Amino acid sequence: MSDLGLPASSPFFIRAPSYRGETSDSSLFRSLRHVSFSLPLPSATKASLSSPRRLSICMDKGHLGGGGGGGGLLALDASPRQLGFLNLLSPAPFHRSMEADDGGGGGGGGRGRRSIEVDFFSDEKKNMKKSRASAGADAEDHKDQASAAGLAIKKEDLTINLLPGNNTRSDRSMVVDDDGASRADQDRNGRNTGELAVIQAELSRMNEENQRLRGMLTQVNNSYHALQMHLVALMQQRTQMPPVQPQQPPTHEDGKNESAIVPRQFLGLGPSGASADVAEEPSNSSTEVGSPRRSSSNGNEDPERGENPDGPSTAGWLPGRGMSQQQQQQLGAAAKGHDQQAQEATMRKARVSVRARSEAPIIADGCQWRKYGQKMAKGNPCPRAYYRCTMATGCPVRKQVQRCAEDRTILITTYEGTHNHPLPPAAMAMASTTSAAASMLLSGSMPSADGAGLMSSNFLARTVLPCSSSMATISASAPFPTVTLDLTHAPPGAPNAMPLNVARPHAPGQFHVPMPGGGMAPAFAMPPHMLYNQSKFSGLQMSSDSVDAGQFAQPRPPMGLPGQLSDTVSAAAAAITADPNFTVALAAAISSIMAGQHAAGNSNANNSNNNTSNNNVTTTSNNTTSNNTNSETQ
DNA sequence: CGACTTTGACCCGCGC
DNA sequence: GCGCGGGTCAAAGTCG
Repeated sequence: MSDLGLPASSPFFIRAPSYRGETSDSSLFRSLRHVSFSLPLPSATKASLSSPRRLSICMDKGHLGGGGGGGGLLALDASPRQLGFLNLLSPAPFHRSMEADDGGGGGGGGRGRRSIEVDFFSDEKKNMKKSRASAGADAEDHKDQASAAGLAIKKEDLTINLLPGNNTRSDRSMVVDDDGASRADQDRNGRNTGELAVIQAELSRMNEENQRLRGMLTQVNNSYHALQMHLVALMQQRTQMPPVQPQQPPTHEDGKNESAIVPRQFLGLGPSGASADVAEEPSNSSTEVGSPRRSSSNGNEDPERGENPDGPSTAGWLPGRGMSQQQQQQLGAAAKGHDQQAQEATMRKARVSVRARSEAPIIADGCQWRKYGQKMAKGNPCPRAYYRCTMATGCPVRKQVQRCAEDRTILITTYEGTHNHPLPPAAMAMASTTSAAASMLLSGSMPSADGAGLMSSNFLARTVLPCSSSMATISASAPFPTVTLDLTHAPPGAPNAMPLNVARPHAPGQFHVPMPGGGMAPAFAMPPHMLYNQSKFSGLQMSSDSVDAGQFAQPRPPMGLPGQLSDTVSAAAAAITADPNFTVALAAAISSIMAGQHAAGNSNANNSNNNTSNNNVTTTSNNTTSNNTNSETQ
């Protein structure tokens, strides 16, 4: 007798024993008939079960006995519905079954159901013994137990349904005649006691397997919670960084219309703390992440930098050229350790790169940029252009634009730094997305002495990008940890790559991509699978052939990890991609882009110049200038 | 006239 | 130490 303690919902899964050597699954069901359940179902459920429904047993054909593995998983469903058992995403059967859905209630309710895996065998063995001892009363016993549990299931409704599949001939629905089957089973038991011993052994083995799976489940849960806590800690660490206090009052030259601008958004990459404008408000995302900003040769490019020559500890500047090695060492000694410093330095170097197909020279990201240089990069016939954000004086954000050498239609835009000024919604879209991407990168790229950072980098690379692994490459030669948002690869289901709408002199202000459905979707509202990680700390190569495409549900585990952890990775992938922070960032990007598009549609016709935002906004004096080829004004 | 782009020169880190 | 390459500066030119 198995008191399962099931909640008030219908389906539960039963691990059935595997029957190696059995040529037919019918014996499995014969043995199943000896299983009886005591279900403490609420009255409502009892009532529903008392109604003439069919008690369906659905079998995961992938786990049917004889498959050379563990026992099969059976789904017992007291509803006329077919279980969606095979359609669940999680790759692990035990994980599927633990995906409880609280939405449902009562039998037959379509809203949801709780799927609970039942450790079936310990009690089943008892039942088997009992049934053997009193085979003649088997049917009655079965009925009595079901009745005692409130399962007043009519005998003629006790139907066993198998999911359609390619299993043996018994893998189909059949109606069990309790009495007749019991007699036949009694005869069989009398003849084949040896077979029963084998079955008992199998049951015992499966019991052990259940115990092991439970242990694994516990481990998975623990790992997940540990990861979650780690992410939370990282987020808090960044957000709780004391805001930098500049030595001079902040400038407000671009603040005249701040009320019309959405809250400040950051790329989350730059040393925003170095800017005086940051003091306008406590930066909620002023991170230690950023660029390896060099000190200008003349030092007047960003005047605020000179005000804090030893800014590293406060302004987040990377101790670089402007600081001698000795000074750096002193700083490192003053700090808690080289690890921390190296970690921070690495984080400051984080970049976010966007790959998009574009015939236009640059993509429209909502910000206004000024070109300040161009170089011929080695290994690429296309020149690399350097842009600086001009939406606010002293904004440290820069970007590099270069066409891909292999595919000239691909435009690679690399962002670096943190905006120190309010951003229009259109720019916020990119900022939010890149910030989320950078956060993911930084969460996984922080090295640690125990190598956890190395692992987590790959871990995140796969969890964040579970189904883009085919385009995931980790470039150990990358000068900086870089998250690449690849818009050139079509997402699963999309027929073509997503072309990125670009800023064109005649039609600026759009930042969206056409979708197959005919609607327009934000270009940067890409799912997380479009990221790929180039963290140099990832170390492990994630070559395109090492991973499978389109395995959102089953990302491979990081290399070097036991295969058992694939489920852990999968669970974490789902958890992280469902992380509110990430989704909120993407949602912000989507909403802002959509808003921008709406305004763009109204303004593009008669306004091919000007504002970085299509909605309203507020521009600094810089924004009112011409919109040349490189000016991404919208 | 102001802001922008262009482009050669310069600075600096890094590898040899 | 030297050369290479990435990144930046700034003068000159362009444009509205």
